[in-house]
Amino acid sequence: MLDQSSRLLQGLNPEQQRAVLTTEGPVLVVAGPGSGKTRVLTHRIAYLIQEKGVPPYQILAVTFTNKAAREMKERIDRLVHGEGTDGLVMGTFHSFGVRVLRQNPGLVADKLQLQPNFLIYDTGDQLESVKRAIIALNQDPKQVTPRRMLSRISAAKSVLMTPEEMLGETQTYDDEIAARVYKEYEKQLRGNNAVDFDDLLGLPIRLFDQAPELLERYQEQFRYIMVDEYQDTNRVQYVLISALADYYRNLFVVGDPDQSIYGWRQADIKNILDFEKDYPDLTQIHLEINYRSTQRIVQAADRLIRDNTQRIDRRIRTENAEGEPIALRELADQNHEAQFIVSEIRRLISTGRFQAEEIAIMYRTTAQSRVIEEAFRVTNIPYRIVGGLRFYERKEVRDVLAVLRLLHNPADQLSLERIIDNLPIGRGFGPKALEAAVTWATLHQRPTIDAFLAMVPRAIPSDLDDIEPPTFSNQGRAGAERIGKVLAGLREKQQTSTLAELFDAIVHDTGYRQTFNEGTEEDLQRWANVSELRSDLERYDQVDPEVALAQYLEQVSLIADVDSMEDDRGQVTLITLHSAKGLEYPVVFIAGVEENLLPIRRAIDEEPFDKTPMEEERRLFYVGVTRAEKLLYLTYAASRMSYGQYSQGAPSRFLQSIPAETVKAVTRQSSRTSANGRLSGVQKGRLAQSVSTTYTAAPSPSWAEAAKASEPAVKVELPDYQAGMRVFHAKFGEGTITEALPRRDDIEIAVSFKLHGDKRLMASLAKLDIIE
DNA sequence: GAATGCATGGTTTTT
DNA sequence: CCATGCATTC
Repeated sequence: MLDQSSRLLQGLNPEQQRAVLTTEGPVLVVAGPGSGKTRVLTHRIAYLIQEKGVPPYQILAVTFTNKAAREMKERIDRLVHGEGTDGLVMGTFHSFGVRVLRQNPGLVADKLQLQPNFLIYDTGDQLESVKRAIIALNQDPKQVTPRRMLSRISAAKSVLMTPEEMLGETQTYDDEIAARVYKEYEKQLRGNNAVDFDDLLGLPIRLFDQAPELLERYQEQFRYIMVDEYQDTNRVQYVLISALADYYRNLFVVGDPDQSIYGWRQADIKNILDFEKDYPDLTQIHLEINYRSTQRIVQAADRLIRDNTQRIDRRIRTENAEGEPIALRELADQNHEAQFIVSEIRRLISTGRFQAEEIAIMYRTTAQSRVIEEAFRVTNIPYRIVGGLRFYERKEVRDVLAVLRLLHNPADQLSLERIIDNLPIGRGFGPKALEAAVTWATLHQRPTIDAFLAMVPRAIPSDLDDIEPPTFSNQGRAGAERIGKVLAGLREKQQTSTLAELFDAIVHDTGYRQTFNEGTEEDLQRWANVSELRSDLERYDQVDPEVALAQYLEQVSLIADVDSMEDDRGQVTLITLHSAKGLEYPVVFIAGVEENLLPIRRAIDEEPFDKTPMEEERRLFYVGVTRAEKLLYLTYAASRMSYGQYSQGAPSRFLQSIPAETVKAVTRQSSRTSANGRLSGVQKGRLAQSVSTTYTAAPSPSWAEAAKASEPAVKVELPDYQAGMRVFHAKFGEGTITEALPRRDDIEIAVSFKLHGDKRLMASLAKLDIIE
């Protein structure tokens, strides 16, 4: 029954072929790491186009990053050679959401009250807006922190919950504050003609609700829909995609529950289970053969992940060579760790065995990259850092962007205030004067920018002519006139110049350029960053001036770090474990495989109440391990500087899962003296001498010791929990028990919480009250 | 209204 | 340790 003749099936195993050929109906592919899922996706799309004659515009493929989309498109182009992939819709959920909103400006204005020039607020803008919302509600941003509120708002949005619905479900005072902040935040966003990341998914759904004929149009267009990294989709994404697929039902999703690492962003593995429920007629395909890594790496990864309890029992295997043992290395502190990694890399490169671009260093927190970078700096090995302080989040870049954004969307008060606060033209124009401007704007129902524009003579008549300009104090008026004049000038320039010329005018007329004249190293770097913006903008000179700015700003909002990762030859990659998802390297170093780092401290703290975060940490480590093709190094430090203080570290509990026969461990035996197997305190300054190492064949017994220490010590009398009972948890609120498993001295309980989803808890620690 | 100095607390991870 | 935010001072 299989069409074996197709060139597109060559080199694929039977299961992969089945995934390519099952073009009709719902398909769920569970694909282990390195099992060739990208291959399947690209071949499948090529097959649809070439063999089945499907026009590319009828295909929608959603990927996790724009980079993945770009690469996949290139591969498909090569596969269909010349046939053309024009019209193929490929990108992230967010870019698809924007696309829908941008393609229907009339409906968006009519149904969502959003003007076509709306901006996409990034995390920084969001935090600022949330902070303002908190202040507007007379709350103290120090107690009600913007960060926490934003994450609650985002969580609500990712299950399509409106502020009103949230207000209706409040259980605590804090819930109520959160709901009210959410409402005020939304008001601000709409007032500034702006949307946030979550809106890019939620608003299209609301639009489809209010304009069903629009949804029908998309449903008819997208005859084949594919979703990659399905395990990391959240509720809104699922709703969006299943709405689109509802007509043809040709929905093909690929994912690996074991690689779900975005739970904190509301990604929900339940989407996989729901998929089976919503499409009972689905075809399920399992890809379990790993083509990427050596046997030792695959074996270690398999054992590692099997210690998670919240998972479907699966196994990954490989027919690859056994390979070299995984190198496990204990170092005295983070500097030694970095030194070791860098000198090991130097060795790998100088022996000619590997090229720099075949090597990656991965870590849990971005902060870890700094020490490693320092170690690289004194070598001549080229490196690049993915993530960390993002380019577009640098203050000097945002300052200039604020002007561009304001010019594009005059309603954006946030950018206007940013300009006044940070650029020289705003000097002398303080809170008092701003208040006068805002009051005037509110009174006349105009954007605040008009308060400034009203202060300067106009060449062409405008509706501002009929309005009395705002009144300021003497100093305020001087400031307002200055600001108004510059902004009016830039607006004119915007009509007649290229973006690069507009950039020049901005940095000159606002006086921003002059602020970099100190000549310090730092100033030079900051100005270099600003200048990089200019070369960015130059690339838009060919674009239709009408839309160039809009396109540019959108690109800035949706770009991710990995997206701008160029395939530069000859550089070692430094990357977070999260960003490394989907990538692969011949040589991988994972640094900081320690308690409190991997797993992160927070997951350890939460573990007694909720094992979910800990299991996600383990998956994250699993993702890292499975990025490696040939060589894998795991390092940890006996002592690590954090918050300006050295503290003792312990090897990660996850290392206990890794079978001894796959590992060659190098421990600092000389520093392990205490009886309980913990690392002895190593004094600062004497570290260098203590690195004398001993080779041992097996992991140190200290790990087993450490594990024992985490057993609960106190015996507690427990209520008789049964499935079906309604319970209350201090943090998660109300829920229903779905499962109660007797454990030694305890009961493991699965609860489906109304607001926080499914959790597995230990009864002795969770303090669940039964609701009668 | 701006510059300086002190206190505070924060690091998970990102479209 | 660092960055940020606030208070004090001019």
